Amino acid sequence: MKRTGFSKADCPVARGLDAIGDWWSLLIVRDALDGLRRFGDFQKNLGIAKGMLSARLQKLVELDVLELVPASDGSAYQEYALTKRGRDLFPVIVGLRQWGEAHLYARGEAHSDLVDQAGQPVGQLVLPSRTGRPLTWSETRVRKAGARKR
Amino acid sequence: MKRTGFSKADCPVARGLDAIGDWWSLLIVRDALDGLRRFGDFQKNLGIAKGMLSARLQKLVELDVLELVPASDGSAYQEYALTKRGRDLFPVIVGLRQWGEAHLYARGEAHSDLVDQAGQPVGQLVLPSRTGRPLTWSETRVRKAGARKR
DNA sequence: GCAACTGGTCCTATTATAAGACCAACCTGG
DNA sequence: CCAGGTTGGTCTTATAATAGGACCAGTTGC
Repeated sequence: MKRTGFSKADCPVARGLDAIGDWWSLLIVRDALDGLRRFGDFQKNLGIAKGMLSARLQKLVELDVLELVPASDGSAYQEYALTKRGRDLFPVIVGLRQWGEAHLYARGEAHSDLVDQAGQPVGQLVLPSRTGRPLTWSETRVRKAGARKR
Repeated sequence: MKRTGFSKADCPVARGLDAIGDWWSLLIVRDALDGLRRFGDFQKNLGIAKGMLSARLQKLVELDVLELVPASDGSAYQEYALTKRGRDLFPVIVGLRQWGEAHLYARGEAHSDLVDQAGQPVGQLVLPSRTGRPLTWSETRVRKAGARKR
């Protein structure tokens, strides 16, 4: 049967997953954020089947997460560049990275690290209230689409 | 062929997606963060096939994202409760939510909202440097697993 | 000019998902 | 205390997605 879709959902989480929640899209975006731009580079780095990659890249271009631009080396080929919409996925990737780091590695096991320009590891993602105070999960709730403030 | 796995990857993003990057897991966690705990509640709310849900819940329990606890209403049934590891997925869900809100809804289209205890919409996720200064994507880079500082 | 590289398309075997039939244990009203 | 509904699953079947590789046209390097 056809895979269930959420492109019309009231919940932005569901709609987001519908767009980029498949097996490969976020990994492609991760690689794009790391600077990869060419079809062959993605294919080599991910070990993905070329047909899959082709379909995913097309979908990401349709979604305006990536765009095709002339190759930066002057050749006749094209490159896949991140759009603003694609760059805006940065916090999602960082969130996944920090969760993975905290829970999916044995003590002392090596993994790649996100660092700033000085080479210093970055801090944890923070969700601020409107006034700037950091919020935890238990201090928030989801207000349904049509609901009135209370 | 068997779906490609990343459970041994050096990159925490890949390992994270391997764990909870399938079609349903993050939606189940989203619902759990919203307070859902019973099999039937997840099934009704997501419209997921029961077999899928059963398999996903089992996997999430194995991963220690959810745990089975006695039902809070005193019945002989059990409930699925979030563990710390599950609650730590909150920033990932929020990241997805904010990306979806910003890019996947037409102007004026209704969606659910994340608010604080006063009912105020929350702010955007912030990635601070070690010193507390907010960092953007272009101010960071990924240092590969074995690489020496530079 | 030609071999290798790039960026794909297409085909096949296998795996995952959706949908619903089925079932056992529990709970509820009379 | 037991009949019928609720809960929480399992199993089966069809359709869709994925992995892997053969194949191919245009581009590039030599």
